[in-house]
Amino acid sequence: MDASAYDHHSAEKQWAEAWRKHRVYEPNLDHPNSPFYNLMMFPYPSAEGLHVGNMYAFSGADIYGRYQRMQGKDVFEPIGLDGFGIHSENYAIKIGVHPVEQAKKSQENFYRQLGAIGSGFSWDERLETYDPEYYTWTQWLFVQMFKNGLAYKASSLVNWCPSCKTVLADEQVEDGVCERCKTSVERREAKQWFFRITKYADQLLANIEKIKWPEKIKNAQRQWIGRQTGLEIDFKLDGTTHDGKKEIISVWTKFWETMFGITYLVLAPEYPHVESCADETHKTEVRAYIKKALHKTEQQRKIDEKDKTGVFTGAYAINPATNEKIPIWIADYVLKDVGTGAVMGVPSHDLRDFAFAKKYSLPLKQVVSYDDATINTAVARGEKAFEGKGVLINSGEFSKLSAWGEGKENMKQWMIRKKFGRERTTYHLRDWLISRQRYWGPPIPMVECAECGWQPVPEDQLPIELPFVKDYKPTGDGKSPLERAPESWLYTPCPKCGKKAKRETDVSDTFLDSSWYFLRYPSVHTKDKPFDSARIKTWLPVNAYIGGAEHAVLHLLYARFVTMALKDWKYLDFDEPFPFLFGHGLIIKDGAKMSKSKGNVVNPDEYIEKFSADALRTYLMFLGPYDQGGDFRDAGISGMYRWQQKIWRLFHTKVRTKVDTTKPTTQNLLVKLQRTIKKCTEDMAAFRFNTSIAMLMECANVWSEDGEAMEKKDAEQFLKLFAPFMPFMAEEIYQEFIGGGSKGKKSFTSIHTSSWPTYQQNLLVEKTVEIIVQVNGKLRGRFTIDANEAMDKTRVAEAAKGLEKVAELLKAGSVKNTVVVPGKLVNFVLEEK
RNA sequence: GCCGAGAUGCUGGAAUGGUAUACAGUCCAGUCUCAAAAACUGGUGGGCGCAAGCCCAUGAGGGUUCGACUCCCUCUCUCGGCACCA
Repeated sequence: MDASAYDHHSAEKQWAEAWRKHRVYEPNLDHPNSPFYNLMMFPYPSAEGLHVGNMYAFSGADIYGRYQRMQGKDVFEPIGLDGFGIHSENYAIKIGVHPVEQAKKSQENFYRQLGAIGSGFSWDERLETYDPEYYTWTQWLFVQMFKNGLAYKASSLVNWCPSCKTVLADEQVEDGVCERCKTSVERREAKQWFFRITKYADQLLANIEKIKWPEKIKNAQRQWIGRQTGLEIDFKLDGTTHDGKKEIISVWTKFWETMFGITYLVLAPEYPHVESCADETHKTEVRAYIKKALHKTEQQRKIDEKDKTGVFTGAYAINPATNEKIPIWIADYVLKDVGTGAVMGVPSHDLRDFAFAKKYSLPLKQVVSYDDATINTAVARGEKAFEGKGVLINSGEFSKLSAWGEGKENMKQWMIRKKFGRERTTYHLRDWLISRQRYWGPPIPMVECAECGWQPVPEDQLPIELPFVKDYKPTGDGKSPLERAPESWLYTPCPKCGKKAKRETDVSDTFLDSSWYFLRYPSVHTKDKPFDSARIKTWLPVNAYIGGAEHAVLHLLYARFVTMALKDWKYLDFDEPFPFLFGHGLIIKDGAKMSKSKGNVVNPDEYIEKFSADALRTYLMFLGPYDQGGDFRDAGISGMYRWQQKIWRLFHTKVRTKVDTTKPTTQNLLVKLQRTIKKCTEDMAAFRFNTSIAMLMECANVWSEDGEAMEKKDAEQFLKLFAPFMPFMAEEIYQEFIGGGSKGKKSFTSIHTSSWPTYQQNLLVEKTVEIIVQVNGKLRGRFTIDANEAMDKTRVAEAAKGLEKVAELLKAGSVKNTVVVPGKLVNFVLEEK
């Protein structure tokens, strides 16, 4: 036994191999005793490789999985690569390597790194989204969406990233820029495939109440779905449009109580038939404005926020409440996707309307009066708008009623009765734009026939393999690089009539690949269907899903939607894929999120080489609460390395390997160990890894200071407690001389499949306790007393009074009150003299 | 603007309403050494004091309580999500 130092290089290599050879982390997928699907969000591989942020995510998840395994669970912890998509493709373009080639390199490097970090992955079940065996079923999913009316191709104004040269889903535009490359997104009219996720808006919202997720993520989803109830109100056009139609303009509002104060209407530039409302004299101006507005990027619109622009159409509408003629304007601050894309202008009671009305000299009309005279006068004079609560005025029969209570309700009923208003719920959620004009993704399995229209590829013809296209770069003309695929691929008989038809050349969004992968893992080797229903029944839904909050309205929303759809099609019997989700924090470096552009990405390789994977993962977990993330620093990790070496030395110098009943583990150490077991057991189950590690350190400190060696059976318990954190060294010690002892033997029992220690309750019961003595709530002394006596209030109080110092202090006044918490403390409250 | 999370030593952080600052990192001193590293020992919130000890401190200010980092109210700041949302 070499007690001097632990060599992680050889040990980590040896045990990684042994675990795989002996299939330590491969549960029986068909007949597990106690299945536990422990899943972490799978990574996008990149050529830079895994960074410590990934490792942080995987380590926490793995430690939790190891704990569950030692609790007797058959833990299934698969790993794979989300390798299709813009992220990987952009990198390939940047370095000028074909994505197919780059994928191979990234895969090799990623799996090497994932094998080195100490996670107990079920390697036999890995999957890659770019593997035709996988994307066969991604395409199958698309076909099901189409057959069930949830996929449709429609022309609409969509987000276009000029750098990635593709359209994007709303969820992939953050603050007006492309989620991937941070380029300002433009708006473009284009015909695209959509998934009808909005059909599930209510279910997606309602189910949030029943899933155990971080409040933060649940809230983000609630906000994104953005369900709001309001009133849709119809306005008739005054006269007809220039082409003779009697147009009706509907607005949507939550504040219909200000109905009598409407002085104009504003339409979004995208509003249907907006041009036909304009009269001849204004038509040119209106056209020019619309054209300009449509070409603005999201960011440009933001810049214009303060300075609202708009044009008058020359047309008027009739306010159904007052029969007044009100002008119709067009302005780009009105968004087509909010409500109906038309807004009623109530400048006296809406700040934005006020700004707009002032700029274009539109009339103001007060219909709510306020208690505060200053405010009321200002509103009456048209000096400002006010949005607070008040009483209705100038509102016909509703005047004098409260604007938020009775008046609001009555007006609603009235509008519904008169049939120009109706209740309508609106959502922020849009249908999921699924098409991408890119190369590196699964081709959308649809065929367009001149006669039969869009037809899905028959399922027995799947997969439609991604053809090799030498010039894979996106073109920017709105067409996919697959337009350059060989004619033999591009053209195919129509599945319905057999005539020559053309394939869809767009590929699907990366997020479709990851929207169902957790269903595939338990049956990756199944060839004839996307997943084996028996295994789905056994393993799903996922017991613990661990990932970052950055996917709150991306992956996590899409996966829920797909699961709900599959349930409705009878493939699944649950509608939530992840009933329990733990959102881990973010590892930052030098106060900033790790990113290539900042140059602060930390690759774990050198740290693993220098300090060991064990030390690195434990260090990462010790940084702070797992859901908070932390700042990565070199200094901290060497500290963890020292601790690891210290543990190694303790095991090699202070363990009594031979049974000697005359020298058991000292009581002091034994009690500390029991407490440690209790603390770790509770903390591990709740992802409180940092405090778990701190307790292990305390225990090791007691061990280190203890004069005697620890008995082997006790040392084994301690070893098991930190095995999830330092799986390699724990295995090394275990096999060497503690529990397994199978080094060199044929059979192999890993510490990681051994059972988690239980503590002895009787050892936790203290014989004596320390009582805290306070005077007026301030700590003034302490004493030790027999644990039984400590429960006797009178005795404790007497004993406390007996303390010299306390007695001295009590002379300062008379004791007004004595608070005794049995077994804990005494507090004397003094009446001041 | 709305929603969510948070603010504790020099730093990361710990604390069922009951000993604030656990556990680490950092730094300082010592032991060992020719020396260094490693390891080990001690110290490390501020103030007063030779000391025993006392006073102050958990973003700010109030409140509840015998007792508040913890519960309630107001405010400030930081981070995250949403947002010309009608």
